Amino acid sequence: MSQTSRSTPATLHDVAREAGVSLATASRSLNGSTRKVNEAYRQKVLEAAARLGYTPNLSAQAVARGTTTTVALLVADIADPYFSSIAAGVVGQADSERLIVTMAETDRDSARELELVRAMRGQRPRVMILASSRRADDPAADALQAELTAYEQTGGRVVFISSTDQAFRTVELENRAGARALATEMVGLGYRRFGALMGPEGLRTGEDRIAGFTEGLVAAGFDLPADRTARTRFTRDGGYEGMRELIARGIGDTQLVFALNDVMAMGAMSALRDAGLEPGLDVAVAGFDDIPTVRDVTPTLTTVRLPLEEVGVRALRLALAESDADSGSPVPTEVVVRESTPRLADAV
Amino acid sequence: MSQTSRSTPATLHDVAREAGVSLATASRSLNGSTRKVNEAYRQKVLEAAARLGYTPNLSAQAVARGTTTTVALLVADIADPYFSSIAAGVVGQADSERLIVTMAETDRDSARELELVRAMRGQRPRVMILASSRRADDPAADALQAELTAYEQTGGRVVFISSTDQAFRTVELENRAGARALATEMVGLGYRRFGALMGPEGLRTGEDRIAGFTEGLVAAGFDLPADRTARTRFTRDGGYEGMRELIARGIGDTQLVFALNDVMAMGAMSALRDAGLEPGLDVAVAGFDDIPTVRDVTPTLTTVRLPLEEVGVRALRLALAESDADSGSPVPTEVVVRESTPRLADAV
DNA sequence: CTGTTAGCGCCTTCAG
DNA sequence: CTGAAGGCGCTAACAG
Repeated sequence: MSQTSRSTPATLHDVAREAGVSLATASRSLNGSTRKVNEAYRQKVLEAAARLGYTPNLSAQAVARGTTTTVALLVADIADPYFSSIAAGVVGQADSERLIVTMAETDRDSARELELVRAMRGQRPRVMILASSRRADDPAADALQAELTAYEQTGGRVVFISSTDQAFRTVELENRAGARALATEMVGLGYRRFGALMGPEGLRTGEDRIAGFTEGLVAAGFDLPADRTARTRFTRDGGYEGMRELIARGIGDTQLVFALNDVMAMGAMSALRDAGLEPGLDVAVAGFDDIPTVRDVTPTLTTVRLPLEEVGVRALRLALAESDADSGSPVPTEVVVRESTPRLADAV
Repeated sequence: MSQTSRSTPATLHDVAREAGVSLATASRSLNGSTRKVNEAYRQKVLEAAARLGYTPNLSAQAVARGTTTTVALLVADIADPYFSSIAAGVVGQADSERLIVTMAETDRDSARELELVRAMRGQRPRVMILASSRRADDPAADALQAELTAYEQTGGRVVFISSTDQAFRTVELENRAGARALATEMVGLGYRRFGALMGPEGLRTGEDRIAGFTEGLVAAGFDLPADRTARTRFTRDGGYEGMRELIARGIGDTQLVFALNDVMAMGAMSALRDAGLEPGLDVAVAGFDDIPTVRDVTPTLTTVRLPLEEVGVRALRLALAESDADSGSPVPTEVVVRESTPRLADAV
């Protein structure tokens, strides 16, 4: 608003002049790592800098040093609690490592993701974290792989979240094992006839979870009939529509519907209710992720807990770690049984 | 993972050599705005760049051009749907303006916010968007103001979200008017005895909403008695605890509790339920923001709708606009009545 | 310990 | 239209 005349930010040069020392001394006092500078000079420089409101130009530092302090984060959908929680973890950890994070959104479009990776490469980030969705049949996969390999060869570090079988460091999420455990637990509660809300074909995370869930059922002697499943988007509305579809097709005697993530499960519960069915009572519902809000819906949602923020923290740590092997223990996963899947004697 | 020898990213110099042209020509072909370069040369350069996997070094460009393509975004809490929705808007808009966004989290701590602003200044961002919380009695306010003014004087543009009375561009949210309208509407539904979950003392957004709500009640001849209110944090758990406190103090014949945001309202509803009370039936609840999940809780939550993503979009647009006056129309706000506040005859 | 001097990678006048 | 050269803000040898 203020219409004061516009100037340029103070440069190190200005500070040096103001303090009556050389550029080098100013640089050393302000940003030099091993301080070997007369305390008196140092003070003068610090004061001059304060007086001038000097802030080192990070771009210039990056050019001169040949290295940045940036971490690039790619997510599918920022507003989705799954990704925003991971992002919170990354940003928090970055902060304590004095790193800056830049963020972009892929919308689960792998062509777009590839573009973004290329673009972000321009920032010469120290680290690139890909929390976007992997897919099995990705046509852009090779190009992405090439791009990322080139990036790593120039000193960058890439970390994937959730996906496997990539030639890069990965924070593995136990999508499959978690879903299998969930299935086992549900069978234990007395459920026998299952349905599921699946994601778009080929999207890894979703396929893994469904596969794990199926595995668990099969191990117990049950199955997941195709006519009790529906494919939709990964979103709340996807879940809503998917459930509507199941209902429209005749949900029949399905006892429990597994939605491959909590947001979908929540949409699904609303769809049930809107159709006059009581989630948990008429049809049980289970999700995956354990996002914060699932404790506040009615009935509270049974799900598989994933420590999302910690996943973000780990991703950055893993990226910064010296050795590849340092993936550490797998991210702990835990089935959390809540009201949406009562013991079968109680309901359903 | 790959143990290939590590090299450096291709530079413009490399591209020029590979293409057999001068640095200048390469620069002009690749990034020059007004392209006045022989098409044949241009092709050669483009090919060379592709062959080398060249990506312009943004830091170097920034230093040379004296301007970046960065927008810095400060939020209080990334994982909170309110902020993540705004962030999604900012990131989306930034993307279509070919800008990069860097993000940091203040935790609603104004000292921290000041630090972050200083730090972000080092990036020389074109724009700085502050969606963090303002407070009335902020001891760091002057310092922040000074820092931001200095930033604007060196060509930066700052935009606040939600707060007023700042000497900077602002995307005004009608916190007060929205809450007032909500109060009026609630009175219209037959409610007479109100309580509220307030935020930490001094936090602008919260105070404005409570003030507006009170205003609306008073205008209708009612009030918000202090003993029916509790102060807590802005979070879901804050809402839960606040409601617990109200209940512990004896919620008495309170008919409706206004929580100053949806996350708190959702926590509050859970607290009611955990205490054996039925939200909407025993005690009505209303929130503010209209975050996505409020449609999926039971009862669905009455609230004041704020187009959060659009707020983010507007913030960036406003920052980029030539003229100050271009704040455009105020962000539309709208009371959305849902099941958590049934017409009084129906319940309560 | 301090100052001088090359760069870092890129852009942009300025002559040709 | 092209190339040579200087400069952006900063760092990092290198001498002193």
